[in-house]
Amino acid sequence: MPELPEVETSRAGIAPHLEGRIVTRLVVRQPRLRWSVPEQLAACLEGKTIRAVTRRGKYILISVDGGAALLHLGMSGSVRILPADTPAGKHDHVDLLLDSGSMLRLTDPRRFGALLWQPDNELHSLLASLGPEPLSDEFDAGYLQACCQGRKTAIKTLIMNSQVVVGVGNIYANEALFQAGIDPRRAAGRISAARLETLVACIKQVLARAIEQGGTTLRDFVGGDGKPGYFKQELHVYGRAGESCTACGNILKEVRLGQRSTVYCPSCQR
DNA sequence: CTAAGGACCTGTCGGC
DNA sequence: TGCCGACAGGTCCTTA
Repeated sequence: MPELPEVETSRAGIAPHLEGRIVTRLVVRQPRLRWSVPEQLAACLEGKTIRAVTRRGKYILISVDGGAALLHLGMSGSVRILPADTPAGKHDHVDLLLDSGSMLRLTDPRRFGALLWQPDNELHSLLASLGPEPLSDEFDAGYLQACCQGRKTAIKTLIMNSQVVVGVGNIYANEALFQAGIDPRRAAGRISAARLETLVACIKQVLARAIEQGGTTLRDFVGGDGKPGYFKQELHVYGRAGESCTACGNILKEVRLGQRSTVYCPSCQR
């Protein structure tokens, strides 16, 4: 479900319900996620006031005095704010109960998500080698050009690499490359500076627009406030293989890059 | 160092 | 209707 816009939508949806609240209890009913939920997490959170709910890449950080809970939604994770007495379903892993009488419930059928602990003054190893935020000034044409220098990797694979830039997943990589008119298979090191500058602008624009729209609704994605995302209506290539290009009318082609479905227009993207 | 592939999971969908 | 394989928003880890 989540790429950066979906994570940001989730973060924004849950933050008002969490910030300033006290964690009364952490119920871990199914600790097995990508990594097991640490046993000491409850002790780290219970009785603490939630100071902030922020985001780094696709991680949501729930900060309290002493550290932060790191939440990653993986492929199929989602969070909802519910009354504390809502019965749990099969894939409901963790409930974070609050003094408001509500709770934050983490659901993740495929279990690729994670819930970990990062003490103050320690950068968790998962966050240590992340590239810049795509919407920050640090992510600019010069930076991307330096990353592409001498690289033979397909440009799509490169922009999906979180060490290069965080938050660009399969949907928005496809969309940004379409907007930029670049063939996703093209070797990163063989793209002109001018075209990389366009690509940076397109990545920012696509992500910003998707956040505005509340993310892309795929299957059952809903933000923390329960409202669906509306970006799906604006997808030009993702999920449209075999259909006609919205710009030129030619048939969109599909290939696999790094085992990920890649859709592009053979005439608009070179 | 780079690049490519496997691995981790469950649910859903299309084809037979 | 039922079974089986392919595929799905991510990303770490191993291998070459």
